[in-house]
Amino acid sequence: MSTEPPIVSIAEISRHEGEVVTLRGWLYNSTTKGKLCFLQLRDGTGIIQCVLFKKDVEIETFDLAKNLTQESSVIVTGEVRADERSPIGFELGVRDLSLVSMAEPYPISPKEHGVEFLMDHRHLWLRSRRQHAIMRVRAEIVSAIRDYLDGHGFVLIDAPILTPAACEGTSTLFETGYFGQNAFLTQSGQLYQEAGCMAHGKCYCFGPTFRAEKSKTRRHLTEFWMVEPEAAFMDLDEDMELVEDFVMAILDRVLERRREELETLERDVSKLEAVARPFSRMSYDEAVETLKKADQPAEWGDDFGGDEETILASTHTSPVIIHRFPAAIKAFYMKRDPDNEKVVLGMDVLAPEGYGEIVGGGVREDDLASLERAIEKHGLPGEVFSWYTDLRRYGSVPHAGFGLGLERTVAWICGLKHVRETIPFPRLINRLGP
RNA sequence: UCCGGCGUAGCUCAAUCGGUAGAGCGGGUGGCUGUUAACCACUAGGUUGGCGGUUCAAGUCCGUCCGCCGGAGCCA
Repeated sequence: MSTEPPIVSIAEISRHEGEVVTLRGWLYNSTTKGKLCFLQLRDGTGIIQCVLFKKDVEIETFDLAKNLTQESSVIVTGEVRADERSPIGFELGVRDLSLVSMAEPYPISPKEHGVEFLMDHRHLWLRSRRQHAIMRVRAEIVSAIRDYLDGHGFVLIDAPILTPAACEGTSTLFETGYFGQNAFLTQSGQLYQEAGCMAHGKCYCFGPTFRAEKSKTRRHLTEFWMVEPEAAFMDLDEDMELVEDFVMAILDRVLERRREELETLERDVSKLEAVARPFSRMSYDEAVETLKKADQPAEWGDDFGGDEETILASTHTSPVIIHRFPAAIKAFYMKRDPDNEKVVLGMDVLAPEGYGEIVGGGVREDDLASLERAIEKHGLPGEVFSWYTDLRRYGSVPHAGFGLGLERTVAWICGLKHVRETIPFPRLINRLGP
């Protein structure tokens, strides 16, 4: 009386050496050598080569193996054998093979494809090795973010996605209707976190954010994910310490758990391992001086573009924190530096290797009169911000926080040129599908 | 929105000075007992992005529209 072989995943195949097991998955690639057939089987946890000799299996089984199309779904039973020639150290000696579904001719061949074609087939592209690795790193980063904040006393306070007005006056918002009135997709949950931190001390939100800017660069998506911690009684120095600790925790976690994926992506891991605290702190004034020395046409009062960010970060192997920007180029809610009224207590974190700004944050204006002046000066509708100014009426305290862009962080850690590959289904200025 | 580049087979690309549209991959058929993007042979596959113009002749030159890529601005 024989028992059914256990169903196992490729990731745990090494625990079953010498045993007969059943794998369920999709045909990644195959090749035949006459009376010998190799099937590369993918199950989501890994890829293993399955080998069939014509003499060892039923003729129907061999014919099926020979005729399987790329990405056909199958159930395979066979013996797990150690083999030096295998990239994962094992292969499966097939005894039985059954078809779940024969795939139609698969559009994505193992050869090169253009970005547009691949993006049109994003739902299928996600199955490929590189995209699979990127999504796993992304998931690990998300998990590290949640674990860090949950473990450091930050309470998850979800911010709304539908909002009545801009969080920051300047950026373009996606507009939609809401039972006869105008509504907008959120471009930041921060204002709501300020309410949250007055209730919980420390809180965060982590969700999608929308910007209708017509940006066409490797750093921009119209829909992206941002994590935004906020803490009452936190000052700028503490904010910078928090972001440093936070980024290091994310990086350490990926290096600890996603080495294999980084290898698949051919990421130079030594560059990530070289990242160490403390991150350099550089004031905006110093940054402008640095740029001038590098013969950049930087003037005090200008915001930094991509090239400037790259220059500022290029002399460092770790992220660089730039702080105290001119008030005129920053959002209305930022608190002025009491030592210099021309600048605000804000900070940006620039990732190394030219990945640019991954974090923006700082101390929020906690004085009611100053905040109301700023709202008016930015031409924002005071009525829709009355709840926000209320936070300064009822027990206002100094507080600070930041927002970290998930996709830019994923791009940096994975070493990707463009953020469009860091999110499962990217939304770009000229892409809404699939 | 602005600047630059590109658009040829399902995919990635080639086509000399304006002169018979081609290759590799993928598909199909056959061969092969150790392949790793296998290889070999045969085979099918085209309104050269659309419209208009110049010319004996346009994939190639001109105009225009559409689409994509890269960059700028703005930002995470």
